[in-house]
Amino acid sequence: MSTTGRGLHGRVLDTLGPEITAGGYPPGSVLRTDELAQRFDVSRSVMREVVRVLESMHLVESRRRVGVTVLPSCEWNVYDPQVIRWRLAGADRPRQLRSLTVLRSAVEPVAASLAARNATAEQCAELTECALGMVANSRGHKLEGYLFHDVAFHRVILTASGNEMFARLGDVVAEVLAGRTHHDVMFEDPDPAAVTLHVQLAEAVRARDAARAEKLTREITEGALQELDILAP
Amino acid sequence: MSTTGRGLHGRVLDTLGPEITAGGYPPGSVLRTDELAQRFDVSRSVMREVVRVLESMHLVESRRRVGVTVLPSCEWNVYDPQVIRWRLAGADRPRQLRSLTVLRSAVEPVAASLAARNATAEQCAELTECALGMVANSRGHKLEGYLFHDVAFHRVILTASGNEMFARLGDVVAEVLAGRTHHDVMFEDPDPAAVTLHVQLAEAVRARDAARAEKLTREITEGALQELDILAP
DNA sequence: TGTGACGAATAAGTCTGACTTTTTGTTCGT
DNA sequence: ACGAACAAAAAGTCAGACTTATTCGTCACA
Repeated sequence: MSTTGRGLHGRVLDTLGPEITAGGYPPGSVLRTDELAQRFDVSRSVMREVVRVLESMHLVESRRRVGVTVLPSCEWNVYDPQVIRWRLAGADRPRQLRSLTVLRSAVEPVAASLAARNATAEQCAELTECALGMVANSRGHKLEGYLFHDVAFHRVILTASGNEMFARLGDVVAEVLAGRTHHDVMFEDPDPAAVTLHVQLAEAVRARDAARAEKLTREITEGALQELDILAP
Repeated sequence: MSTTGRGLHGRVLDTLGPEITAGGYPPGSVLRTDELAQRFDVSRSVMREVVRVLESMHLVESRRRVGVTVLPSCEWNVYDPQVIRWRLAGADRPRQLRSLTVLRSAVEPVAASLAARNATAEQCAELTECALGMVANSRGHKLEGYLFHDVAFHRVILTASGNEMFARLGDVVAEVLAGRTHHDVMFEDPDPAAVTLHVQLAEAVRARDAARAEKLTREITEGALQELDILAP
């Protein structure tokens, strides 16, 4: 699942990044490149590259004669997929999941509305295919199969909107849906009402009914929010 | 205005980054670290750090025995403020501006709705203050003053929503609004209707009227979209 | 006692060169 | 024609020396 894995540099990043996003160092903490290099048993060159990447994510700030200062979380690039993954793996996972779900509830209805206008015939076909896949996996504890089609479905909607900012949220949605299935309480089969809504949404997009697509998506995301309320009130 | 400026590393990044986001190298193009180091007259260490940062933005991918490959734009981290700035400074600026404005139209209404519920008394005060500042600068070609308060206004709304993902879009909105004022056609005073809407929105938030706040914001963003249609049809 | 300038300490920033590792393309043998 | 061994190429890693900016402490002067 981890993206960075490759190389010495990536391994250090995958340790230090989560430590910071988990709040391991209070804002204003100062790290020294040399000490970090010693701790991870890598050369300063490698450590410097890691710090540069962390800096580009606005997790830290490197200043001469001072060191590497950890920035407050309000400065972090919380849209960076890497940062999102790190935070979802950490302790404030529930809060993070809620933030992302609220974001979904804002973006996806508009995206669906646009998709209803802009989707190609091929994308419509993919959509119904995904919806059918969801139906087929909606009973009998086939959660993995269901998740797969659910993720694909939302990805197609976001892409078909024709807006690149929306399209890039596909990974975020995937992360949220995967999180719900894997880490949280999800023993039972998915809500039948949600499955129906997805099928209807695929139809609405195919029928070019933007208003209906928007409304249906709003119901889907509302369901996702309520689900969170039940889990972490 | 530029964030990175500091250091040799930052200067190289501020040249190479825009070149890539401007499409100067077609996807799949291969760059060599050594050649780049020569071209910018810096050491390989510095160049490697630059490449690492570019890689963390998913602008390029570095592979052994191959080189630094430029990735297709659909892979880019388009939410990275740095990338946004680079792209807004480039050729496909209009397209970018439209994407971001559509994103605003999705997010801001929901943010305003949440702000109406969660805003502190202090934030409500800031809001009315900003709205008054907009009114005061709405006539007589005081565009800079107007922009200042406009940016502050939207920033407060996004922050007051209590959702960190929304809050982090403050910079994006600032960039869009600044872009509209500076680069595009904006000779005349701002639309009086928009000014009124902001004043009313401040009132709605103070009155804790979430539905009204959402509706008013929808009108504001709709106006922003129409403005774009007029400029670049 | 407060203040400003000078200087020393410090940690990041930069450069260089040598070496390692992985991947790819080629060549050679069957 | 196919597969395996080999060679080349480029990134990856390391170590050490040197530069530069910044901060803090001290001391002289007002």
